[in-house]
Amino acid sequence: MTRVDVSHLDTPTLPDAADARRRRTPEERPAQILDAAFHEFGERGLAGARLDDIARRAGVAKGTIYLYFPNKEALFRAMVRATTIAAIESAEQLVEQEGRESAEMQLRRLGVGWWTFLRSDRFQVVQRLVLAELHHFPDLMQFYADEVVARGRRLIGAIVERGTTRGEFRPIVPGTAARMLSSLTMMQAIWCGRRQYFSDLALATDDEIRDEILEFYLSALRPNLPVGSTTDASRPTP
Amino acid sequence: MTRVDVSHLDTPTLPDAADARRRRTPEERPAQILDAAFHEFGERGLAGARLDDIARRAGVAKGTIYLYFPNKEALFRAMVRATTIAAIESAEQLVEQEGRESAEMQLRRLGVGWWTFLRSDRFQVVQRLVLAELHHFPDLMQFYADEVVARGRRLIGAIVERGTTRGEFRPIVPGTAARMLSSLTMMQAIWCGRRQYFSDLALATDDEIRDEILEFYLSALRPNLPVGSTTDASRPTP
DNA sequence: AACTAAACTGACTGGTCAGTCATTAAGAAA
DNA sequence: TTTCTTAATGACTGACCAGTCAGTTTAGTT
Repeated sequence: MTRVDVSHLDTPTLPDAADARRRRTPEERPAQILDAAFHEFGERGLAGARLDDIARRAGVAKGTIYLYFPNKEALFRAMVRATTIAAIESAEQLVEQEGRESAEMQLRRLGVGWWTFLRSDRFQVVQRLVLAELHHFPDLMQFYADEVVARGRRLIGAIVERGTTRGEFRPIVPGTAARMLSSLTMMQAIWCGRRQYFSDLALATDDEIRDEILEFYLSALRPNLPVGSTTDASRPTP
Repeated sequence: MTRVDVSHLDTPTLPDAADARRRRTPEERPAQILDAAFHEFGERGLAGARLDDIARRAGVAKGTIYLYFPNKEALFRAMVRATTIAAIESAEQLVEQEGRESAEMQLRRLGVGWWTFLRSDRFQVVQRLVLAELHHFPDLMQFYADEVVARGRRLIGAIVERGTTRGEFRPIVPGTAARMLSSLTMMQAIWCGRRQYFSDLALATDDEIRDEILEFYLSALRPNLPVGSTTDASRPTP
């Protein structure tokens, strides 16, 4: 059975320039299919989604899917990887840091970008799939843990460490501090995606919740005895 | 078609004393079936679980399930409600509060019980189902939001408020403070359930992580200027 | 012991859906 | 124009599984 190479599909948004194979329509069937898969799997889960629906959404016959992916599970896996990678890339653009700022300022900037990422459709779907289905796909789970959770924590941890050495923040294990911020933001981002069910969240805007989290977090990091601190005047009143 | 009343199944652990109907084996078929359903749905999700497997696990023929539940979806719904209720009840026993303690002490005690609850199998499964499947069951989602999330937050909020008026804690909106603690604990409890994938969590014990969270949280609540505070000597060194 | 009512069983059915493959269509090359 | 290669199609198949129901078992009643 002849079947095209699919190993490059991890980043389906990049058209495969080296491949001069002929194709009838647009140019990137795999990306079309993965996008449709994203929506259907995201809505119904692995077992619940139907390949007929994915095909229809992609504007393609069911058989075409099997030219690019050996089976449903492989399509699911490719979709998770592709979506995760796309999400990371979009996140990276959002968290660009300025060179010489206070750690607090860096944290605020990171917080804003990270929050925007967490509230994006892409992340919300990935998150749901991770918690719901990646049980059965340890390699994908590890991939997500390394590339999303651990990566995010490294960014935060580095800033916290710098803040500690600068005397802005109290002494704290950077990894722990990072875990605290990521759990605060991730969980509340998930809840915000289910706003309707939580009366208190329904009233607040996304940005207000994000700022509440940041202020709360910073108040836990600031030294309890603000004697010789450097950038202490910037603290807002709660 | 005659079919027994199922409306009382929300709390399947309580045998129905009023009902003197004859049954062959133990006495509580519904609870058997719901327990099997908990395991199968918890592992595979609504679409992925098979009624044959649930029946086999319950030690019952498939037809028997249909004597107690009209269809698969109804069984799923009953299972979610029953599990949630059972989880709440077990949680309530864990968070009994002493009358006259400092707010900090109350918070620590609540934190220990709440954490034990969050790390239980029951909660972990409910949590997964909520995030994965309750999309399609708004009423169950609301039930969970009210009875688990909001209820937990009310408990926390009341303690925080007392701590603020006693001068132990800095001024903070109780609802917000409660949301912070519940997001910290819930997210990290979920991660602990996936220990293997997170190198930093793999090293620590459950209790250590719980204590890290509590210390971090308390440090965010304590007044920044510890002038006339009452119970300040108890703060441990990080 | 005979009867009855209700609990229980599991083979069966019909619909659904992942995966297949013979056929068609679209270029490219000659 | 004809030929050749390969992308694409969608009707088809076979496995699977939710839901059914005619028959069986149990236990209470007379």
